[in-house]
Order: sequence, then C-alpha cells, then structure tokens
Amino acid sequence: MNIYDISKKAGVSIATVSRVLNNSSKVSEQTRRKVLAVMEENSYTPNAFARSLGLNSMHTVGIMCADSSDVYLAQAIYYLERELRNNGYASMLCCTGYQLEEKEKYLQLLLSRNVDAIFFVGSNFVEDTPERNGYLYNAAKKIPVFLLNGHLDAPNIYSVLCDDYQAILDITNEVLRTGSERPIYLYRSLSYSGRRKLAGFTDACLEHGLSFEEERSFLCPVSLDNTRVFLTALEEKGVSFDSVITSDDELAAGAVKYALASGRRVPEELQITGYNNSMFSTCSTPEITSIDNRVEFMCTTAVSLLMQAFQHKNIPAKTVFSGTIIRRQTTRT
Amino acid sequence: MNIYDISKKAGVSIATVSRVLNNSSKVSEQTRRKVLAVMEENSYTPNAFARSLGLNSMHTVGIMCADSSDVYLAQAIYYLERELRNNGYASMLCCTGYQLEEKEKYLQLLLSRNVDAIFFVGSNFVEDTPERNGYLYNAAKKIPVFLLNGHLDAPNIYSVLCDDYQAILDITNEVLRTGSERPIYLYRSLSYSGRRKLAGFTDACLEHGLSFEEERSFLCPVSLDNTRVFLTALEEKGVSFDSVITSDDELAAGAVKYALASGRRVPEELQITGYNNSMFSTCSTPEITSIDNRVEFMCTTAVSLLMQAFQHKNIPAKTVFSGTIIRRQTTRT
DNA sequence: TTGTAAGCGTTATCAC
DNA sequence: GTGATAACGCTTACAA
Repeated sequence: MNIYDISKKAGVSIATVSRVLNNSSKVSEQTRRKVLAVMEENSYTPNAFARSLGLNSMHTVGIMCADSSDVYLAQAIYYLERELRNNGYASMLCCTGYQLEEKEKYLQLLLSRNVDAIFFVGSNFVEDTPERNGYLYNAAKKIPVFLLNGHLDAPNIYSVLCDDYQAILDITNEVLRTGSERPIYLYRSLSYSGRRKLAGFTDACLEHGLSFEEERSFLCPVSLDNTRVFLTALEEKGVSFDSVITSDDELAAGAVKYALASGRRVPEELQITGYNNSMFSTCSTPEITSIDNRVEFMCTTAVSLLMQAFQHKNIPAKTVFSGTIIRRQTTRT
Repeated sequence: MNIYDISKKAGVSIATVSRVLNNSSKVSEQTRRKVLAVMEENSYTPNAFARSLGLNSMHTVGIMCADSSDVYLAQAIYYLERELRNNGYASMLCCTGYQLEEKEKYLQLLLSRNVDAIFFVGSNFVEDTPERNGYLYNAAKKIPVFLLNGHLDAPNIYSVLCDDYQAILDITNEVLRTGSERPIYLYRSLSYSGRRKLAGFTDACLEHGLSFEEERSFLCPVSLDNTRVFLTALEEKGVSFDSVITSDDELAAGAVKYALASGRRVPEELQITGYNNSMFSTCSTPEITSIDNRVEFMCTTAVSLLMQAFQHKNIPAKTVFSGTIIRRQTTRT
C-alpha cells in the first residue's frame, strides 16, 4: 500500500495525498477528509525510507554511551529519548564500551543510518589526544555532535556539562570544615570529568593546608564488593583516613559496605560522599551525601540546543552548569 | 557525492559502483580497486535512505519499554542492543511510560521509521483485554513483534519469558519451609507477569495449608521510602508478618529499610526476598535473596530468534525458561 | 485547490 | 564482467 494506491482509491493525485500527509494547508477540508478516510481504511503507513530520501532526514538522532545499563547513563538516555521524542525525533541507541576501537567502529553504525545528530553521553568519549579524538571531529564534519559531560573545542561540537571541579571542591571543603583531617579520594577513571574532579579534591586539600606527601587519591575498582575489599586492604596497608570522597555513588556505596563491615561509625568516625545523586545514594543505609549533577537539566538543555541548531540558530559551543550538594546521613554538619 | 559522481570519476557505470559497494563477486579485481580508490579519495558515504528504499529495510529494530532508567529494563536494553549490533542491526529506543494511550502513540514513532521488528520489553505491554492489545496485533501485521517477559498468542507475535509463577512458588516454598508462618506478598502491578507471580505466591501458601482469611498480598508503592512507610503502617494496622516476598528487588530493598528502621532482625525474625537479582539486591545490607530471571539469556535468545525469523526460519511462538534462586543474607537455610 | 512530472540515491533485472 | 534502465515511494516545483 503506497501513495499511488491511496491516490487512486481517493480519486486524487499523489501530490494531494502527499499534501495531506504533510498536512499542508493547501488542501480543501473535503478532500483531506476523503484521503484520511482512505488511509485509515487501508491502515496505510507512509514509507519512511522514501520520505527520508526526499527530505534527507529521518528525524532520528543517535545516542552513544559506554553502557546503557549504568545507573547514571541510563538516566541520561531516558531523559534524552524523552525530550527527543517530544520534539518528534526518534533515538538510535548505541553502546560502545570503553575501548576507542569499539567507539570508532560503532559510531559507523550510527553514521551509516544517516542520523541527524549524535549525543555522546559521558566524559569517557573525550580522549586525551587530538588523534584519538579524530572520530569525534569526523562525525562533526557531517552532523552536529553533542558532548554530554565532556568537552572538546571544535567546529560543530557542542558541550553541555556540570562543573565537576567546583562540585568536588565544594563537597571536599565541607567535609574538611566539619572536622575531617585525613581525607582520601576514590575515582574510577581519569576521563575528562575524572581529571576535573580529582583537581577539585586536590585543590580543596591544598586550601586546607593538607600535605600530599602520602598518597590521598586512588583508582578504585567499582563493584561494591571490590570497593569494600580495596578499602579494607588500604587500611591494612596502614593508610589512615577519616573521610572518603568519591567520584561516583557506586564507589561511595562500596565505602558504606566497608564501614558496615569494619564497624566504623558513619559519619562520626568516617564521612563518605558520592557523586551523581543516583539510586546508589538512597539505596544504602545510611543514605549517602552526594552531588546532584542535574542529569535531567543537562539532557533537556542539550536537546533544546539541538532543536535550535536544527533551526539554524546560533548556539553556544559550551554550556556549563553547577551541581548541588545533597546532604544525607554520611556526612556531618 | 553520490553513486553517479563516483561512477564518472571511476569511468564505470553506477551498477558497477553498486556492486563494489555490496561487494558482489561479479566485479574484476581491477575495477574494484579503482572504484574503491575513488570512493576513498572523495570520502564517499552511501546514502542510507536511498539504500533502504531499494532494500526496504534499514537494518534497524525498535525497542519499546516503559522506562529505560528502570534498573531491570536498562539491563534488558543493554543486552538487546548489544546482540542486535553484533548482528549488524541498529536499535531504536522508545520509552512509553505505563499508559496505554502513550504506548499506542509512541509505537507510531517506531512504526513510522519502518523498523524491521519491535521488542516490547516488560510484561506491562500485555494488557488485559484483546481490544487493549490491539496495538500489538496491528504492529504484528506489519513486522515481527517480540514480547519479553510477556505473552500473547497471535500471529507474528513471539514471546520469550521467565517462568515467574514457578520462581515465586519456589522461593515462597523455601521461605515457608524454613519456618515462616505469616508471609506477606508485595507487588507493584498486576501485569501479565505480575499476575503469574501472585499466583505462585498464593499456590505456595495453599500448599502449606495457610489460610487466606486475612489479606496476605498488597499492592505497594515502589520507592524505597514509600515501601518502608507502607510496611510500618501495615504493622501498625495490626497485620502481622514474619516474611516479605516481593515481586521486585526494589520493593525488597524498601522492606530491608523497614526492617533496619523498626529493628526487626533479618533473617532471624523477618525473611525478605526480591526478584530480578538486580543491583538493588546487592546494594542493600544485608544483601537480598532474589530470583535471577536471566535477563541476558532472555535477550540473547530473543535476538537469536529474530535473526532466524529474518531468514524465514520457523521459530517458536513461546519460549519459557526457568529462574533461579540466588540465596543471600535475607533468608534462612 | 489540484495535478503533472522531475527528482532523491540506491538496488536489481535485464541485456550484452 | 559490465552497462542501461526500471523500480523503490515519497516531496516538491511548476502548471493548470
């Protein structure tokens, strides 16, 4: 069933059918009704491919992320998809893992579908050298590229991100102000935002006159159990700490597991902070003080910017917003 | 830059260029090289829409779910996307929420993109009357429809699901066998699988000769805090229970919150079981005994079936597999 | 307001 | 092996 069939049955030309399809104003109410009726009867769906061929767009946007089952990324995907859908765009999802090779390879999958734009969700997409970011530059030559929680300065690449540096600086300051003297910082990667967060921790420590003679920051395995084991081992190695600042709620939840297992009282003896304000922070008991980095705001903003870009409006290359501390039971006041 | 440009520059016909593109064997090595070189030089990308028009497929599959940020659904999406991608298919994601009207509306978004098939993830897509399932039947008239964790008997609809009835029956039996005398069951919906699970609980109770004079099953609000409040209220109302069987890890995590808040010892005084074996079950302390309903297996199976269907093989309309009890710290042995 | 006809960039079916 | 040429199903000037 195509536009010709409908036009015959309705006794009009295909142009008129097309006009009805695109609800052009230049169709009489009578013919419109007639055509719509015939479409309905035959449960006609216009062929997306033919349509796209003419319009050179399928109103579809790509979403790339490392792992859509990650609690934080899953939220971002949810909000992006919702906003895109509300604007009449479909979402093509593609998970790449954390290897550059895979990222490049699977980007092709999206590009080969001629999506209208791509969101790269998570700072892990910004690599540390220009060559390794080549795939982003190439994508940006064809379509608008959005970096969520990442930043890269290049034509047709737009970044929307939380000021992670400031957020970690603030929360570390707060923990130090309430009496912590031997803070440690746990992180899961040194991606773009990973480095910014670490800098926030370091600067807060420096501001409080803490020495860095001993190591204070640690790359830590993520699953809850591994984090618990890691902290236990750290303690046994003689590293002493009275607060655990983390780059991620999951690490913080692991730290809570450690505290419960080792009998250290939270927050009296040990303060713990997370990041992302995800369900990990409320799932634990005690509930974890965390940074709300406004996923929803980030996503709605990004989609809104994209829609403006589609209308050939000039949009900012970089949009930064601040996070907020959500105080719960793992920190003192 | 299109196939004509390439054909001119390479001094061949568009047919030959197309053959090279689809690496047909009927091209001499010499011309193939020549054409590929020209493509490379001009960084030519074939137009996906034109290609799709000819092939009537863009090798893209739709994934519908209520909420992609739900821990369980996010996992399913992850595995589905991974498997589809490994088979050369892209994934179009669409979240519908739980209202029928929205489901119908947003299904159109996918259908209008002419996807090759649709996965409906979660039993909430199977409604209780044939009319309310009309949208599924209609979709199935055009493309293969897969119901994950749901079941509907109709042409071109394929179901892949865990035997939820048996799983809840088993776990309830185990809790009763280890001494529970006043079990209650908490559920979040009476979807297809919701009803199956409830039946499993009821039958297990009947097998153990428990009376149903008092209410034993409760529709319970889901967020952790609400579940805690709900159980506290239940207790105050005089409902006595020594085990909480739930349809969902999140409810179970809420029950753990309740136990911690009210000082009831788990599992000595109160046993708790979850469902899905999601991170909720390991995130809580004590960790929650749960049912592993094999999301990954479900997804790989479903995609594998779809690929066979694409090859016009005959595939089963219904595939059921069993879950497993994962014993942790909230139940006795 | 409606119809005709020319694209859009491929794939596929013929001949040669 | 290769090349014309006809689909594929739509959008959109341009005419009427």
